[in-house]
Amino acid sequence: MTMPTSPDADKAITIIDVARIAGVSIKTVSRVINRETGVGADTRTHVENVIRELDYRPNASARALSSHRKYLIGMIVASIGQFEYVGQLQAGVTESCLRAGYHLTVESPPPEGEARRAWLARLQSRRAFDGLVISPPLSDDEELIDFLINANIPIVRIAPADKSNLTPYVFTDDYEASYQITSRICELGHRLIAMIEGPEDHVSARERRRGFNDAMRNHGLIPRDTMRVRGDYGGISGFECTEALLSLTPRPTAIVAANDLMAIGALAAISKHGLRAPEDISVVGFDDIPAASACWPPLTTVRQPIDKLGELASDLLIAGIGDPRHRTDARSAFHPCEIIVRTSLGPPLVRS
Amino acid sequence: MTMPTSPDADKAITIIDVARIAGVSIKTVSRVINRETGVGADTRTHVENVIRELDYRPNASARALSSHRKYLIGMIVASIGQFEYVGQLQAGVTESCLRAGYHLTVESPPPEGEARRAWLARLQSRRAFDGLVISPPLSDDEELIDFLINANIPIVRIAPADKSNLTPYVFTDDYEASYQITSRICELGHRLIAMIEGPEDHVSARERRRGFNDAMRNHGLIPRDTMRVRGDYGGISGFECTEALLSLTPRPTAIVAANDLMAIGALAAISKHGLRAPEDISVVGFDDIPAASACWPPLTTVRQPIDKLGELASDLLIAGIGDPRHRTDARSAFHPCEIIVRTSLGPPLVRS
DNA sequence: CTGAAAGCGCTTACAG
DNA sequence: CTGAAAGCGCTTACAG
Repeated sequence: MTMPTSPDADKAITIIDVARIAGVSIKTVSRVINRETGVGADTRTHVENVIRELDYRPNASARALSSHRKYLIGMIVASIGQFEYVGQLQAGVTESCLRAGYHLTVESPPPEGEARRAWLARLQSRRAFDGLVISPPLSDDEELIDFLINANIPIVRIAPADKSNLTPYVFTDDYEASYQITSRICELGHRLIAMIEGPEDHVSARERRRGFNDAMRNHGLIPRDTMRVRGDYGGISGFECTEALLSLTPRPTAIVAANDLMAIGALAAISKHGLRAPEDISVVGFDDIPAASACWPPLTTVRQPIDKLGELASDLLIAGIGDPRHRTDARSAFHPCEIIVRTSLGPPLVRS
Repeated sequence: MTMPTSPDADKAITIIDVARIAGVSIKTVSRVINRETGVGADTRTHVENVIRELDYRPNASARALSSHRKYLIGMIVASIGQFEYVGQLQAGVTESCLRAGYHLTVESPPPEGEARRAWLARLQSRRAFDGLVISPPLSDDEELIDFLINANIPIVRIAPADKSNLTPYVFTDDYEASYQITSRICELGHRLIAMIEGPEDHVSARERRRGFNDAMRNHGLIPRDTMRVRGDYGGISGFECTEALLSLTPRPTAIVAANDLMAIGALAAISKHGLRAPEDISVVGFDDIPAASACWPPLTTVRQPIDKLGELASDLLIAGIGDPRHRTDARSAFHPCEIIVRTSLGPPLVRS
């Protein structure tokens, strides 16, 4: 009835076409598609060939309807498109989903009230997603996590503080990364080392502080209270914290900022006060964001493969969804971190 | 047969339940859900109430299967999680999708070869997505766009250079933004104004250059060739370009960088060479990225509501998919831009 | 190892 | 304005 404006009239081929041409039942084709056991080797090969020749791709909606699976996983973030971290995570999760034939949707929960209740309700009973990857800081939001566990929806938490085996989770070794870079600073001869901590509700901030503390202690240093300031991971807070630090006597000779944005803020404050890095004060950060190599001096920082972390989380999730027998054990570590040496860190001037 | 480990045994309620309880046929319920005409006002209200009481939500897979729609839209980007711009776009598109009951999946095409062919094939015939939002610079990838048009899959291009009516598109007025900020610099009394241009394959870069040129000309200034340098939107290129600019005699008194990352690089070079902004040289950027307020001095820049642009694109796409009769006209502009005044721009020292 | 039947929960096409 | 029937393309549950 419609005008011939629609060149996609080529009807997609279905499992029935494949079955007819292969000379088997659709059930057998279904078994091959889903890699189920119980198909003769020859039959399997033959069906696989027909599938390839016809370029057959199963209709995801039909599978979803009859299998009660959606082939959709959700990534829950506090805020979309605002943090490098989340973007990198998403890149990794996408990679994993693509490989497994899942789609990924990124969502952030409404902060409160009716909208939030409705949003939570939609998640229940796998009506929306087959499973969820929860990114920080939501991975430690007890109310949310408890709700999801009760709703029996598969989740994998990314970098949670709570390392109990409530749910599977993945993490980077922030502690180790911080320990290493702090040790390096100590070994360069610095004694007055300040830390601009991150917000208390981020595990990464807490772990980086722990690593800092332990490295200091193991090098015989006790950080003074005045040399610990707290930022909010924003650049401006790094700037302000550093101004406070610069007014101290004696002044620190090195600053460990819990992330790059604050480190860049620190560099800005140093520059504003007519001081130079690393000659007067060394600065290091964490994350290796793009701006870290654009600022002056270029920032020595710690790079962690966040995208790989997302990939790992998604692999874990999909394995858990796919087949109970493949369920991996409840946790998984991930650590490699890499110190990116640029020029914002140097030895202290002989003085302290 | 399974152990009572599965509390989600509460069977989801279906259109049949709603129909039975409301005392109508499922077809009538369907009409109400889809806001079709041809339902008595009373009947409609009644059914709506039942739907609300039962907290009924249509099964997306079933709708998808019978309607040949997926309720899934794709956002095609060159690279996931690497640019602020893309993240903001995604936030807006997500917002729009959520409102319309669609899911969003972000993907980036394999660069070439077999993988790319397979990826393109999957897009055909709406087998994967109901429609696509194409972000720059892919929105000007002729091969890709032509393929999608031929495959008859609805697309909306974001910020394309090609403003022909091939497909619907949305854009921000980069030209206007650049014209305005450049004019401001001229009116402050600067005469030696340099521009660090962006990469030629980004429309935004070309438009920002056009706006710069026209503003200069309209203020009686002719930019010298040596005062035009080209970066790649990366911070390091901004740094290098600026070092070249600083070696000029006479030196520019103001630099317009085509994006913030390059502007931050420019600030870094200025600082390295013992100069100060804005006293010795003013710098402005575009985009207002988070680091723009963290650097020293804080960057005067132009903010454009990129998330709103994504929302607009998605609204346009969904309107086109949803009902041919609602199809909006083939293009749509979007302009508001806002100059964020911080301190990296000031009047020139009386000298030139 | 293989298959015939029923059904997932909607929409489409048709009828009145 | 309303509805009965068929069907979308798979998987599940069962049988052999």
